Amino acid sequence: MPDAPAPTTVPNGALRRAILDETRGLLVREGYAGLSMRKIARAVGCSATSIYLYFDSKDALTHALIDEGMERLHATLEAAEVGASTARERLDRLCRAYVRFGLDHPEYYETMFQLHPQRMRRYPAESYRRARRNVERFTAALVAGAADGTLRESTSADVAAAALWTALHGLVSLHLAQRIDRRIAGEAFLDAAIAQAQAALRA
Amino acid sequence: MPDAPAPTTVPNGALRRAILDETRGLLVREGYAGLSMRKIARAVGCSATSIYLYFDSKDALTHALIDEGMERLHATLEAAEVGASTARERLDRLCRAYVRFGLDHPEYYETMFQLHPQRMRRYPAESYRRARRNVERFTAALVAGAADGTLRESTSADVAAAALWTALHGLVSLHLAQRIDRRIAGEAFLDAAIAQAQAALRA
Amino acid sequence: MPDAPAPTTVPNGALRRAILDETRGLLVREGYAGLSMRKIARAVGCSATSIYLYFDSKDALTHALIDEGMERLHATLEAAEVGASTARERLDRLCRAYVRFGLDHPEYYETMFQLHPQRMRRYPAESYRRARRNVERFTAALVAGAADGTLRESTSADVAAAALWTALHGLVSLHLAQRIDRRIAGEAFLDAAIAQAQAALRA
Amino acid sequence: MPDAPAPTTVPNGALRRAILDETRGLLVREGYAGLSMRKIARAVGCSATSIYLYFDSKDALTHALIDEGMERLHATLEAAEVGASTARERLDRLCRAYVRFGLDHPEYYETMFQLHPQRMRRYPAESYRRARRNVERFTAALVAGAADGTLRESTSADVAAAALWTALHGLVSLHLAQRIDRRIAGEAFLDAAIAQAQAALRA
DNA sequence: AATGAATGAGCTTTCATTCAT
DNA sequence: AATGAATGAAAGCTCATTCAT
Repeated sequence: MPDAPAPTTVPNGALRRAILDETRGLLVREGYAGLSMRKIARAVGCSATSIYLYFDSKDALTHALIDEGMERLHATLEAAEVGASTARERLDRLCRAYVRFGLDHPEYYETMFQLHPQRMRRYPAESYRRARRNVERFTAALVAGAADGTLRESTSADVAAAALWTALHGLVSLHLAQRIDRRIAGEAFLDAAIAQAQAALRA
Repeated sequence: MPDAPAPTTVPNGALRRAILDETRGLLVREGYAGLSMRKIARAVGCSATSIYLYFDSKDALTHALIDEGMERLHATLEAAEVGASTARERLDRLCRAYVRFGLDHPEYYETMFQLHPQRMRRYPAESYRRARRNVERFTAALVAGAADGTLRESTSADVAAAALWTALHGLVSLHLAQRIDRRIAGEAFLDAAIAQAQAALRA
Repeated sequence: MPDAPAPTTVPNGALRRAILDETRGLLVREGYAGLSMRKIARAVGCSATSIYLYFDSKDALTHALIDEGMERLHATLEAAEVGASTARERLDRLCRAYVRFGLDHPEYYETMFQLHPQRMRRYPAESYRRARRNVERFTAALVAGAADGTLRESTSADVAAAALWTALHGLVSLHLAQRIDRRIAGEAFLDAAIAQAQAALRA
Repeated sequence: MPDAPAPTTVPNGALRRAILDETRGLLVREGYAGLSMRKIARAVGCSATSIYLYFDSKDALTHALIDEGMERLHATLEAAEVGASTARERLDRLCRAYVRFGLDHPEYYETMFQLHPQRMRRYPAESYRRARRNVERFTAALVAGAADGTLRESTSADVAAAALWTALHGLVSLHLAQRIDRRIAGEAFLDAAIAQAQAALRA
């Protein structure tokens, strides 16, 4: 069951969709710790047992959510790049889109990047590896920037991209946790922080 | 009764200390979600009831830990600044010390910065406010840097310091969650990321 | 798993019935203070968790019991009135039936009338209001007695009925608590006390 | 220890008094079920352990309270009788004083008459027997009434007195539990009920 | 495709009580 | 005369999960 060859064989009704959606809703309202199968079932309007028809366990459901989030983030980043005239602009758009995604989808974001793979047994780290696809978009922009001269050439584009990503993640993460001083938190701060994170990379 | 001679081993407030220490241990091993009073008691070797002699509740225990962590981080940052000849060097030392602290004390770090104040009712946001004291050290270094010319003058030192902090936090946080690609994670990466975070601020 | 074939013995809502019945048993044996979900479960032969399938909380279970008791008392009083030729006889039968019910069903009676509504939060006073339906039967008999001349007309039938009820309750209550001197307690005493309580109302 | 020959040997400081008083206060505020040694200690301002210096157990404390209540009720009834010109008036005063005591001292009253001796193990029924002294005052009034002609002669003064007592107890008890319809509860109702309880006994 | 019934393990917390000092 | 430290037992309740239907 866990490693069914094709996800299309799994019953794929509207209920599965509803479960995922309501779970996201619960996540944003009560956090991961407050998540329970019963609550999800109540929110969806089905029995707790029914959830197990679509997801093998609570962890599996969480992972489905993470996968979906990674997919959506990927799509968001892809769309953001469209129409950029320089690599530098491309990078800027990526950064903004990333932060925007995190703030707009806390339900996805927190599960996607806060959970420790080591504490989510039962499932391989495979899902987490997908995250890299997103970082790779940053890497690609850096490489392009070295080519078109709008970004500084780094020793390692991989490293620079990963470093940039950690900075953006910190920004999103502390914002979501409401740990930024209320007197400075806001759009202006986000802009400044995003710019500051990229500064090192600009030509 | 079972382990009769024990009380002599634990003279007085030593149990409180032991509880805090074992809780930190459990936190790093199983995370906040996996924390339970019973587990703590088992680890400490006392009854679950005894914990309540020293802490009013699980939340109170957690907060004691957060407070302690904030205190230690503060001391660490304070010590790190000593002996810096320029503000720029001072900032660099602060950054390195911050990241080092997070990586060295995951048990403190995660509780300190991962928990959402809104989900930890029962206790006021007061504890969280202490976190600012730490950010203020960064602010002070930036101000000093504008004075001695080793750091670029920013529109707002508060904003720049907070932005720098988010970047460092992201670095620590993703490292602890083991979400950095294993092929690049390591000391070199940390150095690069820390440098990149500060780049915008250097004169 | 332990007592596998059990489910067949308990077809459907029979467990709910069993819980109510065993709870009544426990109540009479150990009193309300000694009541616990685990004890009930042990008595019923199910898990403590299962009780929550049928009752939202301990209070809810208690209230279901109170409601049921009120219902039964009502039916008992209704049946007792049948065949009385005068209102006076009707009143006498009501009194005797009330006391008999209390003594025969201590498990219901104590929960029904001993608990303070103010200390049973979580549930509205609605259940308690049902108790009045029972007092109203006494009122009705008094009104009928004023009409057929077998009972003295009172300034307020409501007040007289309520006063009579308190007297009967005291009798039941002290009997159940075994606080009546053993040398006089018994059927004869009950008869005398019931008669004495009604004396003021007889024409 | 439990059967110490003379209670005067027991340490008898102000603390003992304070414990009894605070316990009464707690009883009236939170009821018997809400009573705990810790709460008492907190209210008194001493350690929970200290209570055990004066009372062997929670039950013993409760019993001390019951004894004290019985004593006070006795004194109240004794004082009430003074100055009555007829036995009938004497009886009336007793009744009113009894009800008044119950309503004025719910903390005593409920523990005194609501607890079942069978559920308060560890201590003999001896304390409860003292209650009879109070009923005997009613008996004495009835006997006197038969002599002075102001009260009807009953077959058994003991029985009549006990029956009267149960009626008064029911009145107090339901009043304290706030089970009397709010529309009729009040002084007028108390008067009516007290009169109704005595009616059978008046010449 | 979906559910109701059921459970064992676990949770935080409170309790009365004991013991050494 | 009084206390701090400690505990086993138990409380009400929630959890993820299974199984038969």
